[in-house]
Amino acid sequence: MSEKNSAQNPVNLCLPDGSVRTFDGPVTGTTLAGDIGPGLLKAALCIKVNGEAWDLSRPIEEDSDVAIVTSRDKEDALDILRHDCAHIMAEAVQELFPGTQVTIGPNIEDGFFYDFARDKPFTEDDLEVIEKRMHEIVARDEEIIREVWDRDDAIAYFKKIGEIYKAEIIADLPEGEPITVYRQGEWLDLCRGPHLPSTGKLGSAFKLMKVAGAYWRGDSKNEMLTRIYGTCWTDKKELKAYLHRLEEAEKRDHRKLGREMDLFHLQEEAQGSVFWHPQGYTVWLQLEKYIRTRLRGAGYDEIKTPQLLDSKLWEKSGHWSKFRENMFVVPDEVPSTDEDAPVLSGDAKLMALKPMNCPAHVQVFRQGIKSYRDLPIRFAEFGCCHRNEAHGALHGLMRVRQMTQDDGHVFCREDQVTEESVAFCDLLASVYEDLGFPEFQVKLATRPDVRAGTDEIWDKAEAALEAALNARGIAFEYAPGEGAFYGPKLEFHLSDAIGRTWQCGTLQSDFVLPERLDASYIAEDGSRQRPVMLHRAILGTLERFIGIMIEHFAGRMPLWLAPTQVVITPITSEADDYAKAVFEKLEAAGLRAELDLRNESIKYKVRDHSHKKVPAILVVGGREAENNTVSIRRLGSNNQSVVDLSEAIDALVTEGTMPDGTASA
RNA sequence: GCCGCCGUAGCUCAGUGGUAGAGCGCACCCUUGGUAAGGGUGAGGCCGGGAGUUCAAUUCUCCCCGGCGGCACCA
Repeated sequence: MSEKNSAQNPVNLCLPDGSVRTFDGPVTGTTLAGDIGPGLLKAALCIKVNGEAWDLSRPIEEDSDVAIVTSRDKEDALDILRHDCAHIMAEAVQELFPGTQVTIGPNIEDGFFYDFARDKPFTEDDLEVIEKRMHEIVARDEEIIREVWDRDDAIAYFKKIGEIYKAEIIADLPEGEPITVYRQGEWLDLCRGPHLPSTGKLGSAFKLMKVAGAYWRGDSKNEMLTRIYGTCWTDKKELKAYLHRLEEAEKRDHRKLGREMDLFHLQEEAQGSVFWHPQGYTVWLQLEKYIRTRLRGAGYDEIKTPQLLDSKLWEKSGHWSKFRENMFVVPDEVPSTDEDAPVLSGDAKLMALKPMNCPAHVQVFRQGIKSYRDLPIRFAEFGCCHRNEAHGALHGLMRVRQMTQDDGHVFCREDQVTEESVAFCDLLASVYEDLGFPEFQVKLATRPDVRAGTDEIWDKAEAALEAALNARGIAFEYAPGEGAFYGPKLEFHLSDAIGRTWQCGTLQSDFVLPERLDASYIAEDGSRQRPVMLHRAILGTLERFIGIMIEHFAGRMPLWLAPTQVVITPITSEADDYAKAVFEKLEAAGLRAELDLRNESIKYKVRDHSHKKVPAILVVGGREAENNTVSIRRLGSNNQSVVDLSEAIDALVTEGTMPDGTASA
């Protein structure tokens, strides 16, 4: 691209409808829009030039495919609006709080944030003031002007005005990258752009959402900045819809539903460990039973290994050096009962609660001599692990310190890795489908900087996982450097009610641990070989997965998982005997039924059980007793239907049957 | 762990420098009501913990602990 293009050279711009407009020389998006029509000029936000978003004020000097972006082009419009909104927020902040430095302010899903450096962090109260000033800046309709600066001048300038973070960002920009600065009114900021032609175009469909701390460059060793999150839309209606969506999502919060449905609780004496109540543990047991069945079907043998293991084993496995800060360490000694003496001497042998099951599984593998004919060996364990998670990380069922994994380890030959990985991906997809999650995201986490094993081994391990994904046509993205120290991993992510994603399933190929813990098998030629170890989990942990399911279903579990599947209740006490008889039949049919003989109105009882998310309510009165029928009302419906009792039971039993994995075949 | 906000009855939340209130829930009584709240009465609180200021602290200050929202970490 030449800046020196002569003005005489005509420029041909090809519009999305295929028509071409010719101009005598360089032309801006504004001119083009005005040329097409005043309505478009008014609506124009920016212009796409050969697929790249440009400012309307930037001259286009060469023949190009162009498209004027208006609020109708949702994605492009939101991109530019949100980014402008971040700039306007930064301008407001610096007007109101002089001395505050700007750092970075990218778009994120549904909005944007901007990180500021300031001695005193912002509070929620500041947001109102900042937001008010932002509306004023929009009303001022300041022209936004793009300038290309010399790199050294830019660094010097930002240093001079005390913006040391900006100066640092510029210094880190790759050589040759043009340094662009945008002015709006008195204010300016380093920015790649593009931006709206003026602040007035932003409109008023934005809102500042929350403040938070965030580390500079995302590194906890760096200073903490203060971050302001905002949301921004093309119009007020969209903003309102978004806020409504957030409210609806909050209603699904598993912590709230967990309390309302009496599923579990947490308390400070056991931070991060769950007290499962009868209703919640029923869900747990059902889920566990289902997974157990699926694992058996996939050739796994279930085992159970110790909680407390000698630190010597963790030293060998590498956990002691790489994972110890997350482990609960327990001294192996009789505590002193002397009131004046310290409880522990401090020099006892150390044990640790297992944070992972893998080293224990290797111990089981190591018993006896294994032949290549034995492989693959697939061990499964509902392994209860403890991890000393940071206090700030704990979050309901989603981040806990005591977790039960649907863990498993496949010991196989190198030539079996891809095959076993494919089988696992199939199993996982089928399980997710059965559980109501046909969609999930996959990441391939590759070698981290600090790792064990040679590059050749890592090449092999990463290629094996990728081959499995490709074999099944599973879309994925790379997560460079995020693999475990012993091997790369596939991460399977699900989303919760408010859009946060959580890693559930995982598949990790490991060439290191078998070596460290000396696992071997006898190969066909009689030589001793190392097996490859595949670490895998489908649900990840039962705790997190149940949390996600609660939110996914908004508490309305499928019948086979629902803690109470059906409630039977009489209209008046005259029907108590019939209700009891129905209840007994339901129980005999294997349904999790509850009998509600409370002296309350039927309205009250229906409401109560609906709140508790009971999937089916059977109401009986004189008419039903006489005809041997029930009036059945399903959760979420305001209607009810009267059916024969036996028919109702059959239907519930059928629907309440655990999936067997054939549904998604 | 870091930054900010918050902590009053089982739950949701009012409130005050002079040791507390509502609704729901719970208990009892009345009510026997055909599908999302029938009525009455009553019991429930070391106002998160500790220190300080004060004649007096649930209220003001400080320190802990915990919760929430992020960050970092992560299944």
